[in-house]
Amino acid sequence: MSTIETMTQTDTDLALLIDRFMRRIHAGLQLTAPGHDPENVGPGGGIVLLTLAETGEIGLHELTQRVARDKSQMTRMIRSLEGKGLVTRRPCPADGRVSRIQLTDRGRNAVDGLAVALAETIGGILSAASESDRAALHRILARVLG
Amino acid sequence: MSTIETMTQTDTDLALLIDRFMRRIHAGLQLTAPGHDPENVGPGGGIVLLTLAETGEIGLHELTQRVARDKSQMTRMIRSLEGKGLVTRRPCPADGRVSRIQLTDRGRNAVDGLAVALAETIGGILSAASESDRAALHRILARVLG
DNA sequence: TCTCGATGGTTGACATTGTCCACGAATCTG
DNA sequence: CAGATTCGTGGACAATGTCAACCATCGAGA
Repeated sequence: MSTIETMTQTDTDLALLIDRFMRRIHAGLQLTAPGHDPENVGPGGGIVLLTLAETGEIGLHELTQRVARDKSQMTRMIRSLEGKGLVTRRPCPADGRVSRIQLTDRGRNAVDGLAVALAETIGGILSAASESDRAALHRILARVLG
Repeated sequence: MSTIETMTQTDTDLALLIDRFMRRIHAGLQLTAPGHDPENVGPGGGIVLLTLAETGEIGLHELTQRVARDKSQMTRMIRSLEGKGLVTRRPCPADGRVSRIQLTDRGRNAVDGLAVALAETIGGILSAASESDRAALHRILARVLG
């Protein structure tokens, strides 16, 4: 088998592994999350809230870039989260087009629960990995996506 | 910040990174795949085909486990792929309940195209990673999910 | 200042995918 | 053989993804 074929095989493998990893997380959350997601934001909403917790106040457009979703979808998601009192939106003083999104106290509270559920789930999945492997995983992904 | 809080932060970060990675792949495929997916199987069908290429003939149930999807969904997916002549199904001689799925020549052909598209996309994303990082990524995920 | 192209955001319509539940057929256990 | 379990199918519905049209605003020139 040529080098190119080996690399192709490795890369497609990687795609399948990433997919499985994500689905494993997703499945794990379905078990642990109910007790940690009283606001019922679901996986999509959870990612948005967690991202907001990382970035602080941020424009809607930049947020959609961060989480790599369609802008129309983000509009509706934010509206839903706003309806639940988890985020606020206010017009940007510097640019009349953008609305800036921010977590409310209630939103920060929800994030805490979600983070715990996520950590439990991922911890379980990664239990077979050494501490240095976890660190490496995090480091590599952060660099690649940075 | 306590150790527990740091770990929680790291793990939730990891979840966001994995999610972004997958979406990056997905977005990349939307650009490169059209030329490599003449059968129009889409991402879902692609993963099924690639998995079949790895496993060879396999029962439908085991396949749903592998790709972590709902069995009803898999039923419909296989029916669709079968309609396109990419897979065949035949009753298992040893167990009357299971139907065994297998790639056709046409299916193997489609897999080749998909693998190239995937490799290109992932190669692009991982261009910032060293060769050893790629290997580490693959090794860690394979071990954790194995 | 006044266009004009580009950008941020919203909405509608539609396709794909995910989730749940019930069911029939075949198998396994005792 | 009777009951519990497993594999696959089907229906109904929720969530997400995708695409295109649209308005308001901004920025860069003429």
